[in-house]
Amino acid sequence: MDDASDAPATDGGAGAAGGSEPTPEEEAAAAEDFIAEQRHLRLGKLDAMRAAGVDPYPVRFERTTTAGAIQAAHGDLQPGTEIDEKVSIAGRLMLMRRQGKLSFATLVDRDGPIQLFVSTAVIGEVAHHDFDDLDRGDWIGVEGTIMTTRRGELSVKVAGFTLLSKTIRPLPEKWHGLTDTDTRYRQRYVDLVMNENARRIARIRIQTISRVRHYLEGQGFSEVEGPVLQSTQGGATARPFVTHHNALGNDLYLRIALELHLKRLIVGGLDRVFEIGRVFRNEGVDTTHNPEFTMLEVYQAFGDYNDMMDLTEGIIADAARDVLPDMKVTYGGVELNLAPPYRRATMVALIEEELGVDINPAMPVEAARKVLDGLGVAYRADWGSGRLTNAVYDELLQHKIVQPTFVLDHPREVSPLARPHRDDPTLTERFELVISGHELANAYSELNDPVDQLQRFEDEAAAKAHGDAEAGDVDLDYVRALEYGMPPTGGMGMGMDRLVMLLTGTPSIREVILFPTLRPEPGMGGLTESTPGPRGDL
RNA sequence: GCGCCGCUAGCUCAACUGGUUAGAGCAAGUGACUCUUAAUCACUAGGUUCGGGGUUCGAGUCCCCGGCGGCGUACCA
Repeated sequence: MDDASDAPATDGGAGAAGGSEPTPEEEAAAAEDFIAEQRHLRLGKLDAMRAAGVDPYPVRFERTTTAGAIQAAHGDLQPGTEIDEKVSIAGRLMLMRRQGKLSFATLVDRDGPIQLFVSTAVIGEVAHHDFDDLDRGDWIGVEGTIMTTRRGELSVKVAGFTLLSKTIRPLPEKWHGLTDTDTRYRQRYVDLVMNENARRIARIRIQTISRVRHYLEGQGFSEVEGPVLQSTQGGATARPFVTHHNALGNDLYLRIALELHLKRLIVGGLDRVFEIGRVFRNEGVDTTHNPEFTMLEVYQAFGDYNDMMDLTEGIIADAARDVLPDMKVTYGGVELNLAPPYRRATMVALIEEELGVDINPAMPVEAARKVLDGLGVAYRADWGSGRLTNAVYDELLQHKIVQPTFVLDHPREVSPLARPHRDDPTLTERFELVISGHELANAYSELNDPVDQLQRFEDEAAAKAHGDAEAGDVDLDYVRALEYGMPPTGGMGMGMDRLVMLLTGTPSIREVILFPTLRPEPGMGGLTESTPGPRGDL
C-alpha cells in the first residue's frame, strides 16, 4: 500500500475549528519526513536492484520444508557434519553475522529459527556480496543443503537465495524487541515478528477456539451464524452500537449477544446449536473489557442447566488439555486448578457460608434491606429482595471466589431470560462459572413460556423508557417464536477471550485480541472524527 | 467517567536539586574479518525531548491546557 499518498488530501477543510487535529500540511510533512529518511536508506537499494534487473517483490517461491521440520529431522547431527540433502526454505532474516568471506544469518519462518551458512567458496563473491547487502527483516527464499557448524549449530548451507520481499522499515532492536504497549497493539504485525509471547498467545487462541468448536461438534452440536445487524436489542444487558442501513432506511443495532436467534433455531428444531461469534458492547474499555469480543453460546434441547454444567466442564477441560497438561495455571499470582469437577454451590448458600448472613429473594424486602445495611452495601429504593441478594453477592463475594465454582440459582429479578427454579419460584435455574473472581460463563435452563417471557420483556422496556440504556427491547418476534413452542432447553454463554486469558495466564484482554479497539491513529487514514450517528448516543 | 504514572534517535534506555553543544547500546552507512550465536573491532551519520502556552538569565526537567498509552477505581463478559 502506498500510505503516503492518500489520507491527508481528501478531507478538505474539515476540522479547522477543532485545533487538536493535525492539519493536512502537518500530515504531509510527516509523510515527507518518512519518505526522505527511507529513500536514503532502502528505497535506494530497491532502485539499484531494479536497475540490475532484480525484482524485489517476486510473485512466488516454492519451498520444500520448514525450519521446524529440519530441526525435527536433523536435530541430532554431530558437529561438523554435512549431508547431501537438498532443501528449499523461506522466511524472514532476523539476525546477520557477517564476517568477510563467511556469513551467518538467522532465518525465521512460522516454526522458528534456523541458521544460514553462507560462504564465498560456495556461492562466489558476487552472490555473497548481494547476500551481505540484504537487510534484517527481509524475506528470502533459500536453496541449500543440511549441515552443522563446528560448534554444532544446525544450519542450511546456502547454495542460492532469492529476495522475496524487501523490508523498507527497520525492525525494532534485536535484543529488547518491542515493548511499548501502544505500538505493540497498533502494529501487532511487528509485535508478532518480535515477541515470542505474542506468538504464543496467538497460537493458544487459535487452538482454543478450534478445540471448542471440535469438542462441541463431537457432542452433536451444529455451528450456526446469527445476524450481526439486528433491529431489536436483547439477549443481555448492555449499551449497543447503532448503525444505519441506507437502502432499507432504518437504524440497526450491532448484536450484544447471540442468544435470541440461537433459541429461534431451537424452536425450528435444530436441537443442538452453537455459535462462536463477535458481539459488540458500547461500554468502557479496560483490562477485561473490549468493545468487540468473542462469545460462545450453546443451546441444547431437552437439557437443563445441570447438563450445561457438565458441558462447560467438558469444554474447558478439553481446551486446557494441550496447553496445560497438569490442568493448572498461575493467574494473578494464584495457582488455579482447572480439572473438573468444579464446585457447585447456590448463591444463597455461598453468602451464608462466607458472610454468615441469611438473605434470599423470598424474604420480605425490609428484612433484606436490614441485611445490606448491616453489611454496608448500598442499594436503591426500588430494588426487591432478589436484586438485594444479588447485590450482596456482587459486592462482597464474587471477587473472593478463586478456584472454579459454579454459582447457582440467581434471583429471578436479575435473570430475565432464565426459567424459574423448579423448587423455588423466587429463584431461577441459572449458574455463573466464576474463576479468579471473574465470570467466565453464564447459563440457564431457558425460559420457554411465551407469556412469562413477554411480561419480562415489557418490564425491561419500561426500564428502558425510564432511561436505562442497557435494558432491552420487547422482541415480539422472539415471543412469537416461543408461542410456536420451544422445547425445554439448556443454554450457556462463555467469553472466549476470557478463556484464552485464563489458559495463557494473561491479565489483559488486549493481549489475547490480535487487534484490540484503539483510538484511531492520526494520519493513518479512515475515520478520525466523531460524526454523530443518525440517532446520536443512546 | 474519575485518580495516579508514563511519553527523550527507527528500537531499548540515560541525562542529579532547572545549568555548556541532550548521551549510550542495538539498528543504519563505510571499512576489517572463513565457524559466528545479541559475533567482534574502527570510524560516520542520526533529535521539533508527544503538541501548545507559561515561569525563568536559562526548561527534557517546574506550572497550565491538550494528545496518546498503561495501571487503579465504578458498571457491563
